[in-house]
Amino acid sequence: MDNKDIRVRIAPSPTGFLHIGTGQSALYNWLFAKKMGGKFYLRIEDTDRERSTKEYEESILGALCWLGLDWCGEVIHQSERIQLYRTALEKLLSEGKAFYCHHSQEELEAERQRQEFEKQPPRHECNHKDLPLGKEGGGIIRLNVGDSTQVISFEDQIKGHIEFKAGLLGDFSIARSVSDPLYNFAAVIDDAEMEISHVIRGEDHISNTPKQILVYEALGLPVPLFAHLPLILAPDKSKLSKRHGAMAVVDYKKDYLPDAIVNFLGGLGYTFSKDLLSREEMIQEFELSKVHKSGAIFDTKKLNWINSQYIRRLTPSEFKNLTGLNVSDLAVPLITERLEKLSDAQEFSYLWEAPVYEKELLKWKDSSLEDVKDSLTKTLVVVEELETITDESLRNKLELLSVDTGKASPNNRSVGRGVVFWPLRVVLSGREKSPDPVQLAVVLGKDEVIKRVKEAIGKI
RNA sequence: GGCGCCAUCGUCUAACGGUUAGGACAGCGGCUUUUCAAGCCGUCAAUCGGAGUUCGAUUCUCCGUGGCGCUGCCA
Repeated sequence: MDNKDIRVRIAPSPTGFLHIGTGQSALYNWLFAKKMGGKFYLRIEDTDRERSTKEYEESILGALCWLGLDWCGEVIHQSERIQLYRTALEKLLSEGKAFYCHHSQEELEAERQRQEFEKQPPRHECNHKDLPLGKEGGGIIRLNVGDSTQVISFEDQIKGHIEFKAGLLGDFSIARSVSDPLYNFAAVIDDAEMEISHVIRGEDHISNTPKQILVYEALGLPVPLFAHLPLILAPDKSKLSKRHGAMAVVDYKKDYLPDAIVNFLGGLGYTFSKDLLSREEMIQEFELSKVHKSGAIFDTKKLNWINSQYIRRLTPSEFKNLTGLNVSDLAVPLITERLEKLSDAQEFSYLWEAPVYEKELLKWKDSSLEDVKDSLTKTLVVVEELETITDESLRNKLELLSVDTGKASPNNRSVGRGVVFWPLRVVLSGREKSPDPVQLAVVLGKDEVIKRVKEAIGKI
């Protein structure tokens, strides 16, 4: 196969937001297409008119764009290709390869229960395939499989050789009517019509594959190559679902960077040469056959770490755009160096508005409020003497102050530093954990520092 | 119940049939230090079980066991 004939797709149904697993599936399809110089398409599987909505579809498109996974050409909608399915369905029907089944759902349910009780494979082998076509009263359309002895096999590009016995499938359903196709049928028609070369999807579709191969064969269509991706698991190893918290890609938008999500998702099912890498680097290294066979647990800790790495790389303007925060450029690195999730940036509000704190917090270890007042008063003088606050100038002055203060203490010089630096930190940040007070002072500027120090002294 | 997929530290994983079974995240300890973060150093921790093949199995085969998926007139 010529590389330029490589065509892949993802085919989400707009019955919910883009699931994190579908996001990963999209990523691998995209990586494969890019690596091979092929094309990546997006098809919306909206045959279930009851549950599909335009809102979900828009959200899915938005999530894909957010992740930076661009697709080729127009978005394809199954709802607009009913004629395609009808033609194929009528062909199968007229050739006797498909038929109308008139069993009621109650009968089917009873049959299934009986089979389970008798330890038989669950399947429906219809016994009235000769009823007149399209008989009034409807009836579902099934593929005529019967008790075929055929063994259906395929070489999965990730899992290797897989085979099923066709006879165990029964006469499975393919459409509610000629104008109302079901998944296993519509997907085949579309993949064939779109000339999809590799069907890369979640492994929950493995058991659909033999059914689809039978449809390809019944229609005389070329069967594509299949590659089944392992599922992303919840911490308890079950399928990731609502009760495990966020499972939609959009849920991550407020806290995570798309680059981080893509990097994390990529690394969940594939071993790249390093932990952190760009989409371009991933494309370079990607090989479909090297995708892992077993499912991986969604590890938020690892995701957070990756996210923190990307947050640090943000430029001040990128950071401000993302968070909508109006902080000085100088302050940005102070925040990003300590952030795992974007929304946590709110905790650094003292960088753009005066902090509120209890004056008891001003005390360093066993020092008294008088010590604090004394220290802050001296600090105020130091600051006022400076033309402008720079890291070097203020730090030098405060160091001198520390040595001076330390002399009064029998202990080491860190006591002196503590008495000088600690109160200043609290004055500037209102917190016991914060960036270095000198850095804060530089970012805040002389006027603001003087204002906050004076206010503190006044409170004591 | 039937069919299928999978199986190395807590997690993600590496290891032409020969390694002290390696790395990363998390955890823990330390250094640095005015607090946090970062950084650096160190540390804990794994081949599901049983046969077989082999001089030698994490690796190959088989059987168990376990987990997961599918078993829809959803996709």
